[in-house]
Amino acid sequence: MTSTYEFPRPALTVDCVVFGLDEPDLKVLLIRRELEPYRGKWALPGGFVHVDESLDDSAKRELREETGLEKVFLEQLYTYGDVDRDPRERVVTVAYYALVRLSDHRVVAATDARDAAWFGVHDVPRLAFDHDRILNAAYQRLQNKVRYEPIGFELLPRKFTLRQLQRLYEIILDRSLDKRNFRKKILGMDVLEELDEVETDVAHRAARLYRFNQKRYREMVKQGVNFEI
Amino acid sequence: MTSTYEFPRPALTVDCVVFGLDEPDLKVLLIRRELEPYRGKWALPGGFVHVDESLDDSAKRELREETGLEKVFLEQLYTYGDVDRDPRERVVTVAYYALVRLSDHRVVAATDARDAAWFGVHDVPRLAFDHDRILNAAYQRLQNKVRYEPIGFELLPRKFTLRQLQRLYEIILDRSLDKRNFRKKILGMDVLEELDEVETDVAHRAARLYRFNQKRYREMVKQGVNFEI
DNA sequence: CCTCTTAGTGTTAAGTATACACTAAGAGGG
DNA sequence: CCCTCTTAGTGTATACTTAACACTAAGAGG
Repeated sequence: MTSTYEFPRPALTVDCVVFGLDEPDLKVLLIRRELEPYRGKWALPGGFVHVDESLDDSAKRELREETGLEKVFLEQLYTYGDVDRDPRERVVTVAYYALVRLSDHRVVAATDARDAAWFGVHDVPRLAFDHDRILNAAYQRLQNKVRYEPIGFELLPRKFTLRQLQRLYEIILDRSLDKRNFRKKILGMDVLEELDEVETDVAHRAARLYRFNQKRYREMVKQGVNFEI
Repeated sequence: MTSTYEFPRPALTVDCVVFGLDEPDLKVLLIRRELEPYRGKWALPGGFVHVDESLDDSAKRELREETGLEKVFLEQLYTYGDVDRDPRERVVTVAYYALVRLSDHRVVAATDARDAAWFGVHDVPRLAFDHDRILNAAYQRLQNKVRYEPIGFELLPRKFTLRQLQRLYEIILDRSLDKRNFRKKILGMDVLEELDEVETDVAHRAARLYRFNQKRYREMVKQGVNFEI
């Protein structure tokens, strides 16, 4: 029975690509490494999987420890296991990506005495390990996913205007959308709750605020409604 | 430096969901377990990741060792890491799915003195560990993927009729398709090469044979052609 | 009250998806 | 050889979806 377990084991880590919307940019949270290898380089937040926690829990814990973030949208991306992706020894990493409301979670800067910073997604320096590759994959996944699942809301304040929502899609997809068509489509999905409030502190006509209705969304999904943008 | 590596490590395995088309059924290859736990139960082929091979290589090796299959379509699916998914100890598994041409790879039966068998995808017994869950996820992924990427060809003989191709889609998607619309669409994608051959040994008018043109496909992809069915 | 900025709103045309039925070819049996 | 059986192969009309497009309304600020 134990004979099946004689192999030397790869180390197992999780790494998180954390996206935040800081108009007019989509940003990614990076941590500066304090140890070799790649000391001083920027890298994705992450760390070792403990033997008594699930992968999802590891990712949540690392996110909390390294960035102070909690209760954010988090989804597994892909597992990277090339033999020499870490120069020290064999390390397999399960990559996640997270979406955070910068409006809620006030800028996470240097939690835990660590150097952390947000970078524009098109403006990221060369990262440690194979983290560039992971980041690119996460960005592509986000672009794909946002087109047929309404996860974009996770990046906006809970109450938002249609303009904000459209901007969000434009930023993520990196192309402009037609205002009237966008509104028609998104309202037609029937998952936005129109509030009796308008935005404040704007120097022009104030736009109506909306809220994403999660429950309604789940009903719509059951009915097979299409959420493609 | 080594202090970061003090954790007890989860064991790391790969498991493969191997699909084959055996008209009129989509089948999955399973292995009967010879050891505890779940001795005698059916399970996905798989095994431990060696410290000197990539995850993809592990999956390929396991496939070869356990089923004799080589050079098949293989793609990573998801990584499963619940704490108690294996009753012995902590095991994290990277799941893959594979598509094989049963026409090429003659039935794999009991390679390596192991009991292996193909099961209809809707007719699979309760599996060992969390393998039911993995199998379901793989099936869903296949259904999704086949709708916008022409991976179905990996399950057919290299030369096939349009009818075979349509049947394949019908089997995977579990719904019937309109013959004329299907032909229009699939030929319109311009990735099928019409051969000067027809099928043989049929008791009715013989259909023309086609071949998937990989190179042409890659060109079409660059041009942003849509492969949705 | 004038200016500036963004909110909010419908219609038309083009393109795409769907529904649908008959003739052609070839095999096989009498 | 001819009749039957089975599947191959083909086009059109309609419904639906997407894309393009511009003006009036509201409110803030000077």
